[in-house]
Amino acid sequence: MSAATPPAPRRKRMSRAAREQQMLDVAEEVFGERGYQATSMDEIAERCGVSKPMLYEYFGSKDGLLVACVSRSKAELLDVTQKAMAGATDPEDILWRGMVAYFSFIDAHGNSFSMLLREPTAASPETAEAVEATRRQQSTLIAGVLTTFAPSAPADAIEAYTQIIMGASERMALWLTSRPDVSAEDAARHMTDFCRRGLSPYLTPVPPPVRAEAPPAPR
Amino acid sequence: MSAATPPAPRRKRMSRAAREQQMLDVAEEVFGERGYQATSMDEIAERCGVSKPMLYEYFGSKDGLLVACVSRSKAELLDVTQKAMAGATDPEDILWRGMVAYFSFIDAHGNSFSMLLREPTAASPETAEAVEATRRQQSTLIAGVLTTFAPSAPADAIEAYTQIIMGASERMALWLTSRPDVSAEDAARHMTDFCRRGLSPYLTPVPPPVRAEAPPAPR
DNA sequence: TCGCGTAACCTACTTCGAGTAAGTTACCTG
DNA sequence: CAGGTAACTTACTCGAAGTAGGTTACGCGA
Repeated sequence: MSAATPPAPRRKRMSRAAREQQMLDVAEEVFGERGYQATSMDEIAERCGVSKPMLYEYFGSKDGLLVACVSRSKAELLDVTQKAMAGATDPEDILWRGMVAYFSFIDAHGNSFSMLLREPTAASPETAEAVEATRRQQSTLIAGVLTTFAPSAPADAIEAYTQIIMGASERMALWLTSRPDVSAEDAARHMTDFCRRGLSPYLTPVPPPVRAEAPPAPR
Repeated sequence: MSAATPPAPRRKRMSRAAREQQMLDVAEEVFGERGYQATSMDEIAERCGVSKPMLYEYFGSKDGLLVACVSRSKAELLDVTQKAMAGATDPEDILWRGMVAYFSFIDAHGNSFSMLLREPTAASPETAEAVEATRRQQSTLIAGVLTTFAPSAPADAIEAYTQIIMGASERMALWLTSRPDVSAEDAARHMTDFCRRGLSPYLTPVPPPVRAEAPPAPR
């Protein structure tokens, strides 16, 4: 009767919260490896050591699972960038800190996150909309920063620049993951340089802080 | 029900080339309406007045059809922007013309194109790669322009700024389609303003050339 | 005008994965 | 230790991707 160890190592039961987190971890990994389309719910379930209906019990659908993954990652990303910017006071510093935090996060998460950056659109329109909503949080953050530091800019310019910065950041993130020789700081520096100048006419004439040197000023 | 047309309107046979174009037209439309995932090959086939195996005969797979759609649109877009920039001589003008052409194209194509902008990642990694390849053409164009007008910029900056401009453009395009009150020129103006300043330290201090009009402007 | 080759086209299937119904087991608590 | 419930399973349905193999219309030379 007592087999040594059953071929299927006995999986413990887990609390709902714990299982959900594990499922999100696994899903993020598998989506990252295979892409959304090519990933089957059966595979995720198997890697969790659980059967498919559990996934549906907790996330409702494949799209739901994807949205949950993206939401979690985006929330984490938002949190990290927000915290990073908290200490800064002048526009340039805030830009720099935010960018470094953003690209470091991406860099650390390998391509699983960059996959999530692109996959969202894979699913139904409602799913895409749900993902856009999380993106909107990020853009709200950026727009807030812009409004604070560039109060003279007209509303439509603020909005447009917010979009520009978001799009540029996402593409830079993708570029970063495809270029192992480029560091997160490199990416952040390019973004900061470009954006600072782009925004220059609107930035509040910052009282010259004790700048040891102008590091990014080439030429 | 229209009395004029018989319930089963006799469909003419068409040459392969003609049918392919029609299929691409229909596919672009349906993908634009429903999104990639929610579109079935049967529906596309039906709207073409043809049965499903024909689609597979000509495009191999659903992914293949999507790639063909995107490739065609991107090629058209590339062509339009390239032609628009041909007449310009100084950086600012080239930027402006390129942007106006780009956003006008998007604007004119409604959301069918903006869908294509986001859908590509929907499918398998190879499909995403194929789409990235068409994107690379566009980035090659931009990088070429940057190299010409900002020869003093280091190679990595050129590459980074290319990504920034592409990402920013795509996101602006998406924003544009969601904001009916914003015109293509508005979008182009914001992009041009931002990018000109962003690139300013590298732009050749070109003395305004007394170029009257662009002679080779092909229209 | 009539064969006749080929390219356009179709019907009828297989396959595979998303999503579900209904039942079973292990844990916690009184 | 009963028994309630939350975690979990097996065994299905259903729909859409993709395919095998046959059928029909058109061009073209005799």
